[in-house]
Amino acid sequence: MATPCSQCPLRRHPIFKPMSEQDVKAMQKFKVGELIIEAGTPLLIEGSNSPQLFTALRGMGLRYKTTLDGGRQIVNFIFPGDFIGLQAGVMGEMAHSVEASSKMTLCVFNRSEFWNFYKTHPERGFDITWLAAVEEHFLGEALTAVGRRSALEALSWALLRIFLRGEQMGLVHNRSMELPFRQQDLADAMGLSLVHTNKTLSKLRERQLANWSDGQLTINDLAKLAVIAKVELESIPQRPLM
Amino acid sequence: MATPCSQCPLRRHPIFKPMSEQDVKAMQKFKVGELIIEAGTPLLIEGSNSPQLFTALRGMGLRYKTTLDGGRQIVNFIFPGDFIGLQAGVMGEMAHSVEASSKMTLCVFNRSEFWNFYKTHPERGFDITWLAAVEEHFLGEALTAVGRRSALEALSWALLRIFLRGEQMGLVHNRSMELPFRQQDLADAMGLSLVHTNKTLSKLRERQLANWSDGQLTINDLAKLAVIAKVELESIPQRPLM
DNA sequence: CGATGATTTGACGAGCCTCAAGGTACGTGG
DNA sequence: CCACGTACCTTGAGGCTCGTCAAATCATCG
Repeated sequence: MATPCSQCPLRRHPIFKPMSEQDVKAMQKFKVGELIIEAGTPLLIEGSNSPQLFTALRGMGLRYKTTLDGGRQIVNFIFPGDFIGLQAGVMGEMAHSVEASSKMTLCVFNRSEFWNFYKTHPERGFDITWLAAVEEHFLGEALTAVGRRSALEALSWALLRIFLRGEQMGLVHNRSMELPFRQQDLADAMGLSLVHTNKTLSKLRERQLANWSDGQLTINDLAKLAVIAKVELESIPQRPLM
Repeated sequence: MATPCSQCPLRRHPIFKPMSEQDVKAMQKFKVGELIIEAGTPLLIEGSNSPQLFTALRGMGLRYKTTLDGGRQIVNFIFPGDFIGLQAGVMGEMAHSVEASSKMTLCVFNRSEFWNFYKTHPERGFDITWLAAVEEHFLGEALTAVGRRSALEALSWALLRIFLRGEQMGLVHNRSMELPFRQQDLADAMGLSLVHTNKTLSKLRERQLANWSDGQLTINDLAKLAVIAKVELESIPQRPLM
């Protein structure tokens, strides 16, 4: 039932660094199975030490941290191809929680094999570091967006980011893609209140820039949105796939 | 003139994961020299592909990104022991710039040897991933601080963070430590204006919580400050030293 | 058909930004 | 030795963005 790595549907997307035959074989040995979870299911808990690591095969999810006063900060949105649990793999415990926003299929790896895998496949280990660096890159951008941009700019940035990643994963059809998130999620990602997020989203709708409603995100004018978001429309850099 | 890794003054600090004799030897072979730069000197530029990687030995610095409209987001403060240039090492180009805030001494490594080093010393490669995960951890917290906290809370968080790290590096004497940064730096770190940062810092001073003036940061009541910052006063997790 | 969760809209006030000006320390050159 | 420039810190006034509170609408579901 589980997809063999040689048939992995993710690998054909150009966002991922090509894998050698040996890489694929190594992953196949590392992979212990597949997991399917429903929308809303928690996958990893902040502070926990999961015995398993994952790669998202299908579906979307959220990484988030909870604050002492009950708040929630979305750290990132999870797309197919994202590696989940790296922090538990190296540091021994997660710094954020992970939860599914749609039905998800995940490749499962054993944490106990992680170091062994690293030692016998240093080139894959290098790729894991690369992935961590990509995440660091993204978080730096997110910090800039939250810290230095107005609500309109920040939300433009977020929608643009999501859309471009979706485009690269082949999830965009006719300028639209499915988004299983709630407005509250986006608000918690950009450090805005739900109310203000809602009003700002309608502003983007009025201006014919981006329309997110009924679980569908449609973007008409990428260029204009990029100007507001204050980003160059460069393609997202290639990354390894685990 | 250059310090041999076996004599490295950083290793005695308990914040760093102990290194095996072999680790030390590996680093010694990887290290190609030392670099001393004056305060204000740029070390790495965003988008560049530095031929060299560094570890901060002495002194402090800043990591920052610049936005299209001329703004600046401080991504992190650099302390002795921090590894610099990882993104260039794996991704080929830096996502942020690095600059010295005080006179700094740096260990220098050759980027061209990076992959080779990784392959022949997978346990050190693992530690590099660990470092990247630590950075990811920190950026997640920073995002939470900027996104979900008021100016008073955010600045308390930042000063606390800096102070705790300084404490672990033995830089704190009699509840005080040197801070070579400007108020503008802290403002750019937390996404606040200089003016409001200034006023909020005086509020912390009035309330006898933290006093940062004349390049000295003094914290009297860590516990109270932690309450305002909304963090647990747990020690910072151990990390590898490169 | 009541209950729950998500989205939407309005009113109001506070936190933070911007603009503006002044103060202090320090270095440089006449 | 003093005038001047520069860099950083400080303080005040006014206004806009955004958060909070409150309530209505709508869809889904048992």
